[in-house]
Amino acid sequence: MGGSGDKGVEAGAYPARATIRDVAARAGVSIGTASKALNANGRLKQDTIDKVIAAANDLGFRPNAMAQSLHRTRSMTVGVLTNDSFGRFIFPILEALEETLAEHGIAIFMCNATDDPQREQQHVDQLLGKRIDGLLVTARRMDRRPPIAVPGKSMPVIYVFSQTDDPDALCLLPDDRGGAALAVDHLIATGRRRVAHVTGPTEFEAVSLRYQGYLDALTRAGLSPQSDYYRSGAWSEAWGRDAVAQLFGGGIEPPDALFCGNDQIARGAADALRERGLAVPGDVAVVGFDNWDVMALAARPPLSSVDMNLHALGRAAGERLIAMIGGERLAGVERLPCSLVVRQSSGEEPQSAPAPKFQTNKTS
Amino acid sequence: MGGSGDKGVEAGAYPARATIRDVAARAGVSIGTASKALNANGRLKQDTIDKVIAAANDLGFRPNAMAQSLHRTRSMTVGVLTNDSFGRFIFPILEALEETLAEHGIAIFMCNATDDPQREQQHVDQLLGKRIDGLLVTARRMDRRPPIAVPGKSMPVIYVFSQTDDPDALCLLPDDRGGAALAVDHLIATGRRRVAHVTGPTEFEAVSLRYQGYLDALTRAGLSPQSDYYRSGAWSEAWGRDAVAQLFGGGIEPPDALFCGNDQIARGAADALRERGLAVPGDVAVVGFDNWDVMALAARPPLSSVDMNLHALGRAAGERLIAMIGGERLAGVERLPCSLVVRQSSGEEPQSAPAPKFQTNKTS
DNA sequence: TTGAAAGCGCTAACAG
DNA sequence: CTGTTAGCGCTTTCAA
Repeated sequence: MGGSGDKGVEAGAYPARATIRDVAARAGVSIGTASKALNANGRLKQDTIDKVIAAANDLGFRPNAMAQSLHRTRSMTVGVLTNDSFGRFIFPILEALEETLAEHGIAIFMCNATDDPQREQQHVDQLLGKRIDGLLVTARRMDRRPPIAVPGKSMPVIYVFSQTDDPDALCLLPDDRGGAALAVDHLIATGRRRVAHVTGPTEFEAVSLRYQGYLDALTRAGLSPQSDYYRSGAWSEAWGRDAVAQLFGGGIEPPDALFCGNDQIARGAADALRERGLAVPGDVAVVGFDNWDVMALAARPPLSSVDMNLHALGRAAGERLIAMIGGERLAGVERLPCSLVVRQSSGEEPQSAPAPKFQTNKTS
Repeated sequence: MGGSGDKGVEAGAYPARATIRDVAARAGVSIGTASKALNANGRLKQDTIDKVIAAANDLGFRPNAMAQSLHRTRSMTVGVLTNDSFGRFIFPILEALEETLAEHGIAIFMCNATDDPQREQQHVDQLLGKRIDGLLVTARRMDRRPPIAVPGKSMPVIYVFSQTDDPDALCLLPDDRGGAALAVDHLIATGRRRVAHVTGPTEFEAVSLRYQGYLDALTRAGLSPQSDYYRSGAWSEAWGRDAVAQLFGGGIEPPDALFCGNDQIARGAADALRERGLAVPGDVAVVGFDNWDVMALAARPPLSSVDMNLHALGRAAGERLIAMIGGERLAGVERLPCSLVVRQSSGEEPQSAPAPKFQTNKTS
């Protein structure tokens, strides 16, 4: 039971595969001819082409992508650097990104730096060694991160669900402000007048953006914001319950609607309201943010919520990256629209299909 | 603005980087010497080494990994093929896997096939073209999947959190049965005698394994299982609430403990018990499965739960894969131990630190 | 229509 | 101690 050291038994060789030389030999043609036949290049006799293809199939030939890349100076790979420990927001983004890039034959090197700058640098080094054609950086969203150091400035870098100060970089983000406004517009449109906003820690940029959106909608409706109705706390259900205690415990006029900074807060709030004997949405309407099914659907009643359309964000990131690899120069901050999914907590009829609305809002 | 097609502007070249030729030229030595200096190979005059390294730094030289691999016939990459849409169970596994492999300088190609066999095959083809040194397959756990078709049989393949019938393959799974027994042992040890098991759909192998573990523990304690106490339904909070209605609605002697198949069921159950005026854990103890913080910690009271140690599973997968790449032959089904995290729902003092226990249980 | 050869960037064996 | 060279597997001129 030897160690699994670097010099293992017959260690090292990746499964030996047929080379184009083998194919050529078996087909009885030259190596150049074989290449042409396989790449449908140049003019070859149909007979030769068939012969070569047959030989290739026989041998299970698959061209060595590294050798191809070496020649083409195009690796057909990109790096994805994540810092959110692959968190739940990142997943749908990655999924869509992978899907998009795969359609173009581009593979993804996945790296996780867990917020350790040194590991991050190591990963970037590795990726540069692999000659990735582009890099996508993703992170927890609290703060702007320092730009990745890529020498030469020629490699496309996109920050998605993450932001940096580098003016040359492209940052892709959900339109938090617009999404929040969408939610509050909806509450107002369904007759609510005293809308409170219960949200997360103020250090998050998303918190202030969503608050802005909340204010936007109130202003638009001619309602004056009331400072008692803005409550910042943790991103948790417990905070949602506490906030309800604060807002409905007397001392201030109770709101008739709650727009919450995320679904956990909204769920906690909905629970607390029910336990106080207040009906949702009868007495108080509740809207959350994230549209996280596990929370939004399990809540009683199911929560209306703002969806950040992370899948679309991931797809957009893939498309932008491909464009940049193709030579386009893109930079700045691009915010993609959120949508509102209406469920019972804000007055939808039970059992009816959700009717998402969209707001298109681009900032650069 | 033109399409982002394959023939973009100056498309294609990955950021041109200094080659070892450039380094050699700048250092005024031959290309072979430069290579030796950089790889600390052979015997060189210290002066030359310094000169070369300085030149390399000046030029920001980073060896082209594809060229190296081409020569070494070892790509230092592995593929990860997932089918669970990157689901929440897969994340911690991937994280640990990535960490483990990165320590060995191995990079990961991430692919998602979303249960489409055709896309899966495409991805495998791509990966074979990239000459990956190994492959890791992950999936939703309901059923055994058909083995991946890798020609030649020489490439290491590991199925993690996923199982296949191929007797030559290595499958890594959590020890569901042992984990369940751990939970029920704990309930019995803390004085419970009427332990019910509320779990998910019977099609899941995990459901029957956890049921086995439940029976194991009862038997060990000399308690006879009662068929009324076994309830299978959906993996949801709603089912947890329903099950409580069934178990405590009269007609059968109510249990004094609930071992639930996952944390969502457990949370629903805890909610329903509270709403019935039953104290948790005073009247009924509750233990969940998965130790999913979002559920377990947000529940009232916080849930005791079985942790599948997915991080350890991922790390094990990485280590096994490295061993196999090194030439070791591993096969069979390996089940890694779960652990129990005790919180208030099963009688832990409030605010005290959780005391995980471990069971080591390997099956092949 | 096909074959031969150069070269992508690197390493290692062999000369000098 | 250092330089030269063959070759990893492939594509692509350039000849034949």
